[in-house]
Amino acid sequence: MNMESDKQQFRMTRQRKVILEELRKVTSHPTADQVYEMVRKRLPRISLATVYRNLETLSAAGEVLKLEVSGTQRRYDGDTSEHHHARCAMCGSVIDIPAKAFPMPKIPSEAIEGFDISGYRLELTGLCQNCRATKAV
Amino acid sequence: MNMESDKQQFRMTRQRKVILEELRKVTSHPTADQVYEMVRKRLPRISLATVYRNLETLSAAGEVLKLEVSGTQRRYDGDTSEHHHARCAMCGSVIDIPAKAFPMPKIPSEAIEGFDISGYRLELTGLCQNCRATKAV
DNA sequence: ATAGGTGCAAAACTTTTGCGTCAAG
DNA sequence: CTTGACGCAAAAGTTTTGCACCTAT
Repeated sequence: MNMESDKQQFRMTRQRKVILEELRKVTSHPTADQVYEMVRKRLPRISLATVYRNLETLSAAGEVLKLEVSGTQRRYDGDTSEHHHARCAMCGSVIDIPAKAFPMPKIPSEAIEGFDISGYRLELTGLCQNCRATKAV
Repeated sequence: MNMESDKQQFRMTRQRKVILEELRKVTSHPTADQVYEMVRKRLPRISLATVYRNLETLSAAGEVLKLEVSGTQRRYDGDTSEHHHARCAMCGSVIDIPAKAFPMPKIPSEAIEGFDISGYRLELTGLCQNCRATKAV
């Protein structure tokens, strides 16, 4: 009996491997489409559907994170360590904040109506350095 | 010169009013489509496009919140007071946590790379009471 | 052999836009 | 009269699915 069998099984195909590698390589929280473009440089014949399917598989396996951020387009994160996000209201970019900069808060249990908390993420909103510079435009 | 002119101007039309009222009425963080269904009971001829346009207008005016939560479908919140969200990983429902249960954290400035923080929101993940009960299924 | 993966194309779903008309100031 | 808003339909954008073929067990 294996405890911790959250992670589902899958074969590490060439496509899967490249997607994971590319996603681990960046800190930019790309959308599926952006991952597609990145991966396409190495596997020109890969299809967008495969990227979607594999991002799904990898996130189900806990290898990547599907971010619950952003408006219309989903973003993925190759860094599964605990961390938070700051999102720029202007350009939509997301930067990471290491979890140790900010430890798990204590939430009074009466505030959460029987909710069983498994994870937390702090979502900061504001303007990134770059957009702050060009704000005057 | 008026400081605090974030809020844009608009006419409070019948449609707008009903959308706002319905959104204020619930705590369920409905999607545009759900708002449409709610509003349609009172204004059967309203179009989905109008709902989208008005949710956009109202959120630009700060009357409602566009949530940065959830995967594919955007959710809206009629409660603009400071509060956090706990999202159920199973059913996707979102419950509110009053901000006073959890004050604004102090983030070390070196962790945020020149980011100018205007807002923060804590996003908890877990299982809601209801899904916890039916988890065994 | 078989189970899972892939590419392609089509479908489904969500959100936005163009346009002619309407309503309020 | 002018401006903003509406309804409708079409378009655009994002994600999922069906299917035939492939490829590692």
